[in-house]
Amino acid sequence: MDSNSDTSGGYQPSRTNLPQYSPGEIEPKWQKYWHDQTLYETPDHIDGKRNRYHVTMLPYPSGDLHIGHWWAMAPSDMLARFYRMNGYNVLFPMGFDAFGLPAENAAIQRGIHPQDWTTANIERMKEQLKRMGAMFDWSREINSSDPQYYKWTQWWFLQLYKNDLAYQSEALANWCPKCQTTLANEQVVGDGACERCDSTVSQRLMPQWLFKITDYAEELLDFSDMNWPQSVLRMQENWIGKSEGAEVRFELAPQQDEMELTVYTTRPDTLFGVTFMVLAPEHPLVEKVTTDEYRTAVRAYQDEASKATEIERQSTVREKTGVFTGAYCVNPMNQQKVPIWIADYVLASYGTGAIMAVPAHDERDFAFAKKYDLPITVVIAPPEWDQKELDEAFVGEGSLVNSGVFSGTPSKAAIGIVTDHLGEQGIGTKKTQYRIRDWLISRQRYWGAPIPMIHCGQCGVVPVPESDLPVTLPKDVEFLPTGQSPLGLSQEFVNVRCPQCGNPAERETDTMDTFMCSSWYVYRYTDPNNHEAPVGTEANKHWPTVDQYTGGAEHAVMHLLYARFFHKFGRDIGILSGKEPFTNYFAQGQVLGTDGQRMSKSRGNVVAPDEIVDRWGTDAFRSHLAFLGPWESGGPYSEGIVGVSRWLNRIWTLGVTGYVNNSNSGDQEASRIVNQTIQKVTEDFESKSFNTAIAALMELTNHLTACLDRGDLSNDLYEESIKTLLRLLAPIAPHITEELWATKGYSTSIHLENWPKPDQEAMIVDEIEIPVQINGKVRSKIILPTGTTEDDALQIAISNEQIKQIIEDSEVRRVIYVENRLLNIVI
RNA sequence: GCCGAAGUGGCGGAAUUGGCAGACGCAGCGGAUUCAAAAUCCGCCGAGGUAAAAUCUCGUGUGGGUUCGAGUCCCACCUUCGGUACCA
Repeated sequence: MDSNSDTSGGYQPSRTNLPQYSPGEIEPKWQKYWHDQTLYETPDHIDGKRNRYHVTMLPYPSGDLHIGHWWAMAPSDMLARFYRMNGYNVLFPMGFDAFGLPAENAAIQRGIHPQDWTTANIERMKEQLKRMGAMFDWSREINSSDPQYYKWTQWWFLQLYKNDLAYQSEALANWCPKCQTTLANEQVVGDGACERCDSTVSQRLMPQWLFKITDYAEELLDFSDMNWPQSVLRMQENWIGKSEGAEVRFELAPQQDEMELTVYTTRPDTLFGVTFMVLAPEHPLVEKVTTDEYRTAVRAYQDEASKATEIERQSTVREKTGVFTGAYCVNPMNQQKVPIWIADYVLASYGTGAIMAVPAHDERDFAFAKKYDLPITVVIAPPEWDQKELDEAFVGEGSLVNSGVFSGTPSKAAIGIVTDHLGEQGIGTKKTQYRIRDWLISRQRYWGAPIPMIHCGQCGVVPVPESDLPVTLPKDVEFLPTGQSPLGLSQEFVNVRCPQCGNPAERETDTMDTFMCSSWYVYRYTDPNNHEAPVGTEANKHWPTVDQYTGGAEHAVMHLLYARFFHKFGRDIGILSGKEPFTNYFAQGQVLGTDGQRMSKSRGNVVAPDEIVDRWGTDAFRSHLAFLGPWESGGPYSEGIVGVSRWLNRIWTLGVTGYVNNSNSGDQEASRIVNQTIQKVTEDFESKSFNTAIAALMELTNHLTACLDRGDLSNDLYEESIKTLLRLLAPIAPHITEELWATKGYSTSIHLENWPKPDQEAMIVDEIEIPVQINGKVRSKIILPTGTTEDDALQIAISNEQIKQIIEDSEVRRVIYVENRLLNIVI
């Protein structure tokens, strides 16, 4: 077979006329060809094609592409390629989230500047990424540490500031002692650990910049039109933590001017059961209400509490402690005088930092009341309550008792009724509370985008004019982490004229959280060279939203929430369109070591992708990853790459071996299998079930291999079948398919081909074997023409020897027949 | 504690959503080829039972239930993995 006959149609590397499949030779060759042909550069618009925007989360340039990157990116690439072959103009870009601590840490260890380290890493990782053979459009690459990029990150900051969504506040902030910087709440994970280095986070009081993400809390809870994993939506919902309740004001006793105690409660129905009040130790009112008699004890307790770590304070197993302040207030419902305590189980940062304690109906208050011998008044009757003391708090629903005019009301209804009453009496209001806090973005580190603000002795805090952006990160700075912002050490950087009054002023020296960079990068890809705006209106019109976003769920309440916030803000200031940044988001699982443990150098279970590519080739590695199991589950990496490697070799054999036709007897069956495979693989791509798509392709390969041996297909059908197999495989293994496609005589890339469409006619079978069950157990099998009626099927079944024997004289009581599926006879 | 996901051969995993459990592959075993090995190809491969077999029995974490029929649906429980945790 001379397949080099058709080489017309321009530049094309000659096919490697190898008898053996040699990925090491063909893969670099085609990668170069694709690059030279700019095959993967995506224009904003192609006539007759719809745009589709796919993004996989951009990597941090650590300098080494690990298996997790492959696991995340290779299937994303398969998906993008699939949609491209299905007639879409698919944009699938790549970039680097290049600011961040590892660059500084590495720089400190090795004496290289973070910028040089980052640049070198990006170079190296790009080479590694290119070996993946993905359809990344490198012409749109972004690097968040590039001044032309972070200029716009700073621009976003200024817009947020202008719209009163960025503010500076001196409050307790999460402090990581190892990273020597503050962190956002979202970056404190598990038992109060730093998301990045796992160190125990403490609290520090310092001036910090925050974004009012809380203004968008309600809208961020609207998940409609978002096709995201339920688990991630639940995490965001829990993180935002909306609760409905009431704020209630308690007068002090004796009454004091302009002083009252406001609490937040979700259970206004239990107001009559309040027997004491609890303030957080840090509550500002503590100083004012504490009586002289109790001052020493209160001070001591406050000291103790401030020393305890956040983890200690938040431990639910820890016994509750607190002290009495000597003060009282009045329950506005029944005028009862109730003591005011302080206790560290009440958090200063949630609600009003003060609670009304209803020990009968709250577990925490109950434990506290028991310990300090405070009264417990039942106001919601538990079912079959015997009027006796409770052994534990009753938190369920019931009827109100001991509640004045409200007694007898069901508790659920009482929540609304009592809240209305509070409003009428002017002692309280309905209140919605959120758990989410504002996003703290200041970082006391070097390698980040400088916050574009200026502190002027006369004008106060002044934003850098947009025309002065970017505020460039000085290169020559001592960046050893000291807890002080390194930028403060550079006089050249710090000293500036106030843009308003022109007097000497100082620049803000903190840098921005790197999550800011990644909150808007998907828009920059769509317009990477725009010098007037982060993204132009025209570009945004073409690519308004990411149609398919993929990446790890570990970013559920960090990146994925911040990006939604940015999008909604961008929409509100009119530069973005669409409701959500990522309409479809898919979270792949995590690959583990072969031992089922997280991969880590210390465990010695790290799998190095480069070595696998060297030995088996990119196509085999991509196929193996896709074949391992469901993408969303992840799981242990298996060594069995030899399986898919053998398979690709069989496909190679199919592609390069001359076919000798003996008969056409296998045509009908082969045609059916080919078309069924098209259907199956198409469905599997749509549902991202790459593992089963590969299984189907393997079955087709096995069948065609048998046909090649037997020679029982017509020449045309054999050739068509191979070409179909190649196109179905192209998104998974782009190189071998490209090579074999060229072997078939094509001078244009297989990746420009259309996805095969199944021929429904060819899939029709005339006969089908179905199981015959007696009382639900398979006893025999019969072959029926497709579409056989129940009566005919039953006739055939009972004339079957096996079935006849079992039924004998028994009465057939019922027949269940599922056409083309099964026959069940109940006797 | 609460929320979520999942438990299927020696292993990774399939199962058209209530219809032949174990597709596809790894490992293993047997054979062909080879001086030999690698590679390749063919066959077997849940457990029990049997000389061997069958259209026999059992079998999808455990125990119940619904159904002609359950890996799939319902109830209770066990285990594992994620998330979250005094949020009033």
